[in-house]
This record gives sequence, C-alpha cells and structure tokens, in this order.
Amino acid sequence: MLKKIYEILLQEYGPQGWWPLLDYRGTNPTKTGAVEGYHPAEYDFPKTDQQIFEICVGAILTQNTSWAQVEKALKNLAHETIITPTGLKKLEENVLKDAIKPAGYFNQKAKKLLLFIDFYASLHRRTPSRKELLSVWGIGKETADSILLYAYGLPIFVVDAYTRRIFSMLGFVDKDAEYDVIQNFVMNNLPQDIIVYQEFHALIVEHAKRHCKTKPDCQKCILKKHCQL
DNA sequence: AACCAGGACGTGA
DNA sequence: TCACGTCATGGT
Repeated sequence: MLKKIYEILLQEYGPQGWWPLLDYRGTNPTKTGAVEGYHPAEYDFPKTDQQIFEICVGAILTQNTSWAQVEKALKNLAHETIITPTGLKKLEENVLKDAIKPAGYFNQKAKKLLLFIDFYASLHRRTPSRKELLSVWGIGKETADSILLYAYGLPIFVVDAYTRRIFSMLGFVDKDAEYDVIQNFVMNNLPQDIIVYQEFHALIVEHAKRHCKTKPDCQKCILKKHCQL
C-alpha cells in the first residue's frame, strides 16, 4: 500500500531531483524555477565536497522555513563568499546574519551554522553517524536524516510535518505519531533504496505544498480516494 | 491581517 | 515524557 502511494506520486509529479543545489553555471548562482538547478533523475549528486556542504547548510536553513526563503539566503551567501566551511567562517557575524536573514531565525541559525561548520571540519570528509549529527546543537532528527540521505546518500527516510500529516490522513500512522515510529513504518514497508527514499520525501513535500496543506485543497488531489479526511 | 513555512531547543510540571 | 513557549522573515 505504501509503495503504491509512492508510485502514484512519482507518476503524478515525476522525479524531483532533490536535494536542490545552487546552479553555478551562469555568472551568478541562480535557481528560480521548480526544476532549474535541480537534477531530476540524476542520482549521482552530490558530486563534490562543496555540494555536500551546501546540502548541510540548506538543511539547517530550511528548518521551519520555506525553501524559497532558503534559496534567497543561499544566494546571498554565495554572493558574499564561497559556500565552504572556511568561506563561511571568514564572514563577519553581522554579514553572515544579514545574508541568511530571509530564512528567518537568523540569530539561532547563524549559531547553528557556525557550530556545524566546526563539526563538519572535524570530520575531514568522513561520513558522520546519525548519533554524531544529533549531538551537534541545532541538528535534530529531521535535519540529521536529511543530511544523511541527501548529502551522504545513506538509505534513511526523512520524516517531516508533511509526512506526518499525509500519512496520518492516509491512515498509516496516528496524527501525532512520533518521528521514529513514522520513520520505522516507512523503512519497514519499503525497500531500503536510497533513490526511493530521496524521491518519496521530495514527492511528499511537493504533494503537500500543492494539496495537503493545513487548509487542504482536495479537488484535484490524486490521493483523494485513499484519504480518510 | 492572521497564518504558516521541508524544526529544534529550553523550561516547568 | 509532555505541553508549551521561543526563535524571525516573508509569502499568501
């Protein structure tokens, strides 16, 4: 049943190509459209250490914030410096905060980024464990799992508020089920496939943004006949 | 003009 | 554990 939902969403929206990465091909980093700068149906990203790090930065900046706002913040950062641990660390604190301001919580997120940078540097390009990530102040379960799945390509499913909402409406989990319960449900009912996990989470976000909002818009929802709303 | 966005953390019970 | 409160900008 769960896999059927995945297939319906994939059929409806197509491969999403997450994680979104800045597109450096032009003179300035751009990424305005839904797909431009993404890499749909290409699963060999990230290809560089800089891309791995950019995903981590984005994962922190997007906490409780729309990606459009994070995109502005990333572009601001890219305008100030190269988005690498040393590049970001060289910024004046106020410059850093101003750059990420569009993503909100700029005081907290600046602190989170600086703490994460030190952690990241200490890894020397080694893949961190989930426990290590969670030990960093500002890195919670969703952020840690996003980093593991999208930056490091480990088969770990990411749960977010959308996932909880959609899966509870489909009757899969309780409406206030714990993070790990939802994660285990998915990972026990789908093949442990990186591509499936990456796409499924991205598809859930896309579907939620279009239909399964706090004020749901069910008219054209492809999952209507499976929904218990 | 409220409400919400791809959360995480601190606090008091 | 649980239930709130806090953090903050910008789009709808």
